[in-house]
Amino acid sequence: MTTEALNRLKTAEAEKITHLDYFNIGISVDCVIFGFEKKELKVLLIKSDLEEFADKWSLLGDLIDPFEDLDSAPYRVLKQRTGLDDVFLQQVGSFGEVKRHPSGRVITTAYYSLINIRNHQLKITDNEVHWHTVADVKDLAFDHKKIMDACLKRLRVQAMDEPVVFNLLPEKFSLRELQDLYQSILGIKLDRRNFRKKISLKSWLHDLDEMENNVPHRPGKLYKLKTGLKTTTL
Amino acid sequence: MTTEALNRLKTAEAEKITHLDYFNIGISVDCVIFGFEKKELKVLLIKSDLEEFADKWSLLGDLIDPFEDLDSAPYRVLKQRTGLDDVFLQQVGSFGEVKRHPSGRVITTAYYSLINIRNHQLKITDNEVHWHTVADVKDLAFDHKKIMDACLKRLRVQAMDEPVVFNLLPEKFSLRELQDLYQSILGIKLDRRNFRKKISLKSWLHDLDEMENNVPHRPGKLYKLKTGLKTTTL
DNA sequence: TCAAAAGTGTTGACTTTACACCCATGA
DNA sequence: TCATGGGTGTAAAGTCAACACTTTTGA
Repeated sequence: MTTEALNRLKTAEAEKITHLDYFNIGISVDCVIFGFEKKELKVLLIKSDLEEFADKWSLLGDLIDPFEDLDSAPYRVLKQRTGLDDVFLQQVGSFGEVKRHPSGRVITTAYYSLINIRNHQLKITDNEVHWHTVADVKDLAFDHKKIMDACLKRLRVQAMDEPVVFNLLPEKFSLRELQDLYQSILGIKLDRRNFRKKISLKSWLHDLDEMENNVPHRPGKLYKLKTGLKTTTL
Repeated sequence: MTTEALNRLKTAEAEKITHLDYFNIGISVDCVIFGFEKKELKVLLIKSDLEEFADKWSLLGDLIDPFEDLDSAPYRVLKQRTGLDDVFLQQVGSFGEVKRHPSGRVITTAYYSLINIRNHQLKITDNEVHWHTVADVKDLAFDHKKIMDACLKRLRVQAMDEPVVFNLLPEKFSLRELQDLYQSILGIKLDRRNFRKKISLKSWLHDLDEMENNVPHRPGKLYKLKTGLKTTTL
């Protein structure tokens, strides 16, 4: 912030009205929490019970606490909602149209997160919270659809050259599962041979010398992400 | 924002203390304004006269106005500082460590901007504002160095596949100027023949059938960006 | 024995990099 | 005539997309 802004800040402290104008703005974070199940990319949403958005779903978010770093707030939200810490979380952007929140001015910073649905499954106690198939989400409360789309776009870009998507999978996975995951993220079908070639070129995977079981067809080999490549935040 | 947050918001309105805790946070925008001159990438900085940052330079920024969209604020800042509107401006990220501002809690959203130094040259009246060579900037007030680095990184990525850098050049330019610009942004030398091939592959340029003059060597052809490709914001 | 998916290579198109010479201009 | 940069092409390496058959397993 510049000198002028600071002067204004001091002036604001003297003049109550101006002060309230400048500071009567809420700051929140919203989390776009992606999961992967049954070959579909999912997003965790909560029922909005704001009157203006009756029956609409919205992202998980909260006002930031006064003595909490901005980038720490989404970890708190995730911990409260899913019981997980040590998750992948990345800031995507801030949304601050004057009229975006019907109850007053709220500027929000959006984060996207990738979690393994099975790991946190038992920890969601709040039954207003549900997984939705990303491709089927048409409309959300506030500007949350726009925020979700921005996060999805970021995920697509990032998935192409950084080993982030493994946060969505169990520790051991087959190449088929990995390919299904990429297909659900990118929304396109991929050629199996080319996909395997490309993945093996990246040297992200460690061959476990184990096979799938409980599959109704020929089992594939299992892999895990090489140690040291797990990304929690970039 | 979720229901709980809203409830808290309403509670906050009733209880003054909590209200002040939650809302006594300043929100600012900071602009990383890049220019290009004498084969060097420049950034526009202002002298900080905060006691804590005596003799340090800082980014141009301001508190956002109460009834102004977040993404509009940097346009206002630029207009005030350089007299320019219709500039390229893009949000890069938000920075909100509790202690980032010595005078109180301020969360800032950073934008990067690309402007043609010659166009605005005469409009800077504030003589506390100066251009600095990006490569020579070692330290700035607040966390502004970190912010500048984040913006530079974004610029580097974006310059590679979108026609954004033309905002830094005069309307007519030679391929040498364009190559010098790319080199200053990326911080590497490029092969002339390969650079020209790559640029011509992008089909961004319109050959003006004019030549440079006032150069102490063989003049090169002049080009301009094809109409319709000028990017102000993405 | 059938259904389902595993596993595996090659070719052609395209992209990227490295590299060197002659030319036009102004000083 | 010299210094400076303008302008240009090719070959080798690498990357990307398209494409099909045999194998293994469980039901």
